[in-house]
Amino acid sequence: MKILFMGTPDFAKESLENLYDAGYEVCGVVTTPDRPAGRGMKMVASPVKEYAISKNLKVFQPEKITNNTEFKSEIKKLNPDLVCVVSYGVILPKSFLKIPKYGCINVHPSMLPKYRGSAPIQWAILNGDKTTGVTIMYLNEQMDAGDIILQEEVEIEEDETTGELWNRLSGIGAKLLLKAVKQIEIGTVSRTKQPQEFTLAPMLSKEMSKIDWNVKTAYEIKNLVRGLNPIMGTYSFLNGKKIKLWRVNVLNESEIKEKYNLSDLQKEYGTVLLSNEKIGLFIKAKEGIISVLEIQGENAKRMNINDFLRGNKISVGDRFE
RNA sequence: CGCGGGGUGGAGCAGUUGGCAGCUCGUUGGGCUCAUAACCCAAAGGUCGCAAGUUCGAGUCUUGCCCCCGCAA
Repeated sequence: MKILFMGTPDFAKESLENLYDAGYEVCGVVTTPDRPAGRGMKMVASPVKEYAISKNLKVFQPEKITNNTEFKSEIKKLNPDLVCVVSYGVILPKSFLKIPKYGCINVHPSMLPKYRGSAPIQWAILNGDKTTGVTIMYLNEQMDAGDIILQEEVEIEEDETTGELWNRLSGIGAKLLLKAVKQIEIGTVSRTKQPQEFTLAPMLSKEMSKIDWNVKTAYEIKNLVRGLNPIMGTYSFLNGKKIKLWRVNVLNESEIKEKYNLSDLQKEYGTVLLSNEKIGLFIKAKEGIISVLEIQGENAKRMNINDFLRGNKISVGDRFE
């Protein structure tokens, strides 16, 4: 079984690694071109590319695939039996999908047809879902709409961040992919059409990372914070400075009131109710109180709230906006 | 040469016009309390990133180098 692998980030790397370790012949690895990134804007290779190179696998980095006959003929020469696509980041045209004998299969980190699109993990957390999953499916010309091969449901933990869930799902996805590949190999694979109704998980926009204290409830803020960790984080302005929140918890008012002997909690949303380097930072929010656990000041690194408050004074009554 | 911030006891920071190196926390020892987000007393712990220069004197000014971080993608 000759497999062509297509993918880019670390999520995909784990699948590739799994296939390689299982002894499948990986006849080529397709990944997006190197891009300038990081401090100094140096050219950086994708995690998949780095892995492929370390295993001496053949690497392709086409700028585009549609109307790229040169690339397609190269792939045809490789004559893969199966193409595995994991977070590649490029939509594949029909002309390409037809190349491999057994077709193209894909790992998608959601329970399709829920959350088609590029940010399913993020949206599962942003929406406060209790469960999500991984789907292995065949690719067709529409985005994430192909027939389902295997699915595995996964519980989301209460405080889990996108990054943490991402790591878990990449492992689960890699295992499930391997299982599907084996089924294809021995011919026991089954395919199920997706139900008509689906939901989308579109790319995240930068605007959503700003906390709107007047609109979002405490729980929604918590979901936002964990949903955007570690992709971009959430921020809010305090005394003109951009402060990022990386990890928060929600507490209810009566609990706080008694425990810390606070009298007046009728403050505007975003107001600091309590700031103490030993207990933490508590902010009034809609329908609850936000307790900040991990924070990042302007031009500074992330640190836990106690460390932050030691060097950066935040006073009761200050207001996030 | 993408833009910007910074390297000061274990942690997070301050350090004014160059003039004995500080704050909060932690650590160690002792005391106190029914209790706390505790409190009181004492102690340890620093070649102020590296190197050179200016100076009577440099954490602070000049030059070179190293390292870290944020934004942006």
